[in-house]
Amino acid sequence: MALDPRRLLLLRDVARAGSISAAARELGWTQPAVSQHLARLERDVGGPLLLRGPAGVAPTEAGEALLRRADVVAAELHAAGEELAALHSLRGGRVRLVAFPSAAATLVPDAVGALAADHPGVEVGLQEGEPPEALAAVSAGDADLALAFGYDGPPAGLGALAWRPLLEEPVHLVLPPGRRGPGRRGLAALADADWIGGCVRCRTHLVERCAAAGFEPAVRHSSDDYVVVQNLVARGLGVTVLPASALAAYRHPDVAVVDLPALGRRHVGLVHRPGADAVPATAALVARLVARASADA
Amino acid sequence: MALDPRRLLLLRDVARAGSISAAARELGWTQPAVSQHLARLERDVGGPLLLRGPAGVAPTEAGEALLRRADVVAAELHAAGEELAALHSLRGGRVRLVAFPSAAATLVPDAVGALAADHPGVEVGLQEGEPPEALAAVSAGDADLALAFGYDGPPAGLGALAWRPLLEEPVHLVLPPGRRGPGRRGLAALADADWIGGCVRCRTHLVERCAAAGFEPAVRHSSDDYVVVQNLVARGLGVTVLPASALAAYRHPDVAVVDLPALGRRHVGLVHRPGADAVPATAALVARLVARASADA
DNA sequence: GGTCGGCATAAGTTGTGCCTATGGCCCTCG
DNA sequence: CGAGGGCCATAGGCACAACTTATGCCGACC
Repeated sequence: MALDPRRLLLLRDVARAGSISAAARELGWTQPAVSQHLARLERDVGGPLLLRGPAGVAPTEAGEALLRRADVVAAELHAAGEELAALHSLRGGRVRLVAFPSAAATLVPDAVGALAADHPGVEVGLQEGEPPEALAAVSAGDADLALAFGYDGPPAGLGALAWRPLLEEPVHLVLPPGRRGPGRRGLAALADADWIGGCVRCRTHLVERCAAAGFEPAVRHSSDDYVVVQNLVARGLGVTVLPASALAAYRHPDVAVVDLPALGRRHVGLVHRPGADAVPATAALVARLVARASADA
Repeated sequence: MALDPRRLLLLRDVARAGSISAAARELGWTQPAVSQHLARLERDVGGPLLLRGPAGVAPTEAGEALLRRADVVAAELHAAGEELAALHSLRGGRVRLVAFPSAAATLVPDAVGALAADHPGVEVGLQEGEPPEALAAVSAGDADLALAFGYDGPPAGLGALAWRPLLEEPVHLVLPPGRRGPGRRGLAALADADWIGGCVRCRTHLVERCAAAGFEPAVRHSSDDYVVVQNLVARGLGVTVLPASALAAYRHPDVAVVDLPALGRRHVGLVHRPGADAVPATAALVARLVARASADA
């Protein structure tokens, strides 16, 4: 039978106290309790570890060997406690966030800045990524937290991951300078327009919405960079849709922006593995992202 | 509450196995048993250590910190087991023997030699000492085993120490060359002789015996070296008493030796702290000393 | 959509771990 | 030299902890 580490530590307490009775007093136990544990330990080991004398105990050679090991174990346990306390009090720790670009440009810097100001010991790893990759990274354990979005609801492919909504934002129609809005006909009025697509998910959403309006958009150009997209629109190469936050992060002076409820709303939120929001560093960043998002609203 | 080292090792098993269920299978436990221990550990720590996913578990940052510590603890426990096994199988270990001079000259070399031949890894520390100091050394933990003697019984001052008889031997009268034996009057015939004393305890014993015979011996000279004593006797400076083993170790060719039952018998045996005879290295030396002593008888 | 593998929870049973009580031993002090 | 106080071990009893079985939920995969 393998030796019980708790009894190993008890042996250490007894050796330090000098007698079984003294150790029992220090531990707040009774003498027989300690005595029985030692007897059991010696039975497991197969030989005596302490020699009992009238004035206390003295370790045998085997006892001294175990005591050296016990010191290491005790030190390790103590260090583990310190380490955990540091993580718990945010004197240390790490959180790896992967965010989609427009959020990375707006929400994230403020939240990370606030976290760094309060807890300089916490290390924040930041990476850009669109929702599918972001979710995969969290799932695989390569990231702790993802800032992701879905249209008209949480992003698809959540799987076992947890979804925490942060905010909803409208999706706007973005038109070249001079081009008139669709008017009462809504999206259908743009059936013949040239379209500029965004990221993969955004394009999918655009196609769905256009299908609901009765046409398939002709996507002439594509970029997942909302600055590039607006520049293309400003040059008259097509029309596009952009969520409010992308336009808040950057707005080309020449484009026209039209509110069009038929485009739906984009749901922005946090994704993490279940339970990960109880990890101190992650929780701290979550709290600051939530605060920042509700300040926007 | 301090974290339980057994649960720490369990965390390690789970992390290595990759899932709670797998760890339970490896341990021969059921899945809820492992699950409950982990839940308890996380409760003690105050946060999650493993994130549960559909395919198993992954450690959090705190979990990884604990796992590093757990590896050290596990290694230490394993090393402790190895160390104990080495002591148990006499591949290592140490025994410190303190013996009185005439035994050191006869019994001890044979026994130590036999032990060294069988178990070269065992280190034997040897020191000479008369019974009072020898017992004190064992009592204080400076020696593991004492070869000691007493007249007509175990040595005095054993206290809490254990006594293991090895052999009994007669005490002989040692006379200068040409001096006749005491005849039927026994010891009383030597009331007027000059006496040569041995070690402190031997002298005390001599005085007691003479008192029983009705006189107080005139001790002219003293030495605790049985060679010196015999040389003094051979030069005609007095008479003395010596136990058989001292005469077996060295016998001056000129002295006369007379068997005199009134001098009593010397009891030779081993002294150790209670339980010390269960320590492998000590037990091995004890066994060889016992074997050597009974071979003499 | 059914099956499988993962985990958590609830409830029951067994065993461990602690307690109190007692006795033996050695040492010390009156 | 006997009484008292220190040490320890053992026995018996009780309570909680630990492990069990039984069940349910969820996600992944065929």
